Amino acid sequence: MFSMKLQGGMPIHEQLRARITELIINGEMKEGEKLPAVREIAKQLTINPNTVQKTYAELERQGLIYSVPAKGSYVSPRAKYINKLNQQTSETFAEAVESALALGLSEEDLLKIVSEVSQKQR
Amino acid sequence: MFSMKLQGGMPIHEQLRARITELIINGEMKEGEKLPAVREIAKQLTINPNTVQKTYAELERQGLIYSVPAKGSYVSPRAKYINKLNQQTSETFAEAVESALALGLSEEDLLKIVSEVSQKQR
DNA sequence: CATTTGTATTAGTAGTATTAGTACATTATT
DNA sequence: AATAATGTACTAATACTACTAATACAAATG
Repeated sequence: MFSMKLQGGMPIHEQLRARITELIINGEMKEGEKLPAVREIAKQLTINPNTVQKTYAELERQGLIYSVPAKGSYVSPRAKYINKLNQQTSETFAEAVESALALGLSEEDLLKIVSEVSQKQR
Repeated sequence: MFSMKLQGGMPIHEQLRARITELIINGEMKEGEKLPAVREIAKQLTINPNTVQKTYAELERQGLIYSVPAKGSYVSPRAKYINKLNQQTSETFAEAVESALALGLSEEDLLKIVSEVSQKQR
């Protein structure tokens, strides 16, 4: 299922997240379907369960999956819809970044603003 | 001139940048006026010349000052104008960040997008 | 020619993200 | 009731990156 070769240069939990997202979007994993257990994937990829857990937590925060303790993790009913919304939001935000760069702000400036605004929201 | 007490929690080069920007905006440093030498400030604040250099480099990138090797660094003729533009751009960008967060993207997502788009521009 | 200027290169340090090891709590199964 | 399987939380080790410093270089001025 999760046949994938881990590469360097990108965190493992992120590679795994990209892979699972891909499976959901392509329809290879149906909505409502149960995902493999954390330890299952960890064993298969020879990585730590916590790394998989981090991936699941992020996917759940995104709304692509939901997890029930002692039961399992499942593909969210509206996974595709949410993913599409996220993609659109990402594209729009990327354009905002381009504009800001063109107007003279630096990458550091933008990173700082993102951090500050994010912190304020908590 | 640069009487300021360095505090923790914020990089030195950034504190210095904020201070100099303040001086320029408040009109305490006129446009065209010569800034103290890198080593001058370094000595006065008991920090490394390279840290001051980093501040100057950033201010020059912003367009607030310009440096001439073996001569000195000077306040840019349009410093105030540029600073105002940067502030406006920052505010607009901050709003874009708020929107993206509200639409479900995470701080990590946004930081990644900023990095990717910045890298693409080079 | 010596001094003053900005700049580049290298290295050490500290803070932070990533990953792993381990333990916990809850639910299903037998 | 007991065992196993699940997601989750906590701690520690490691890797990575930003910050700062030490030093050296290059050019202009007097």
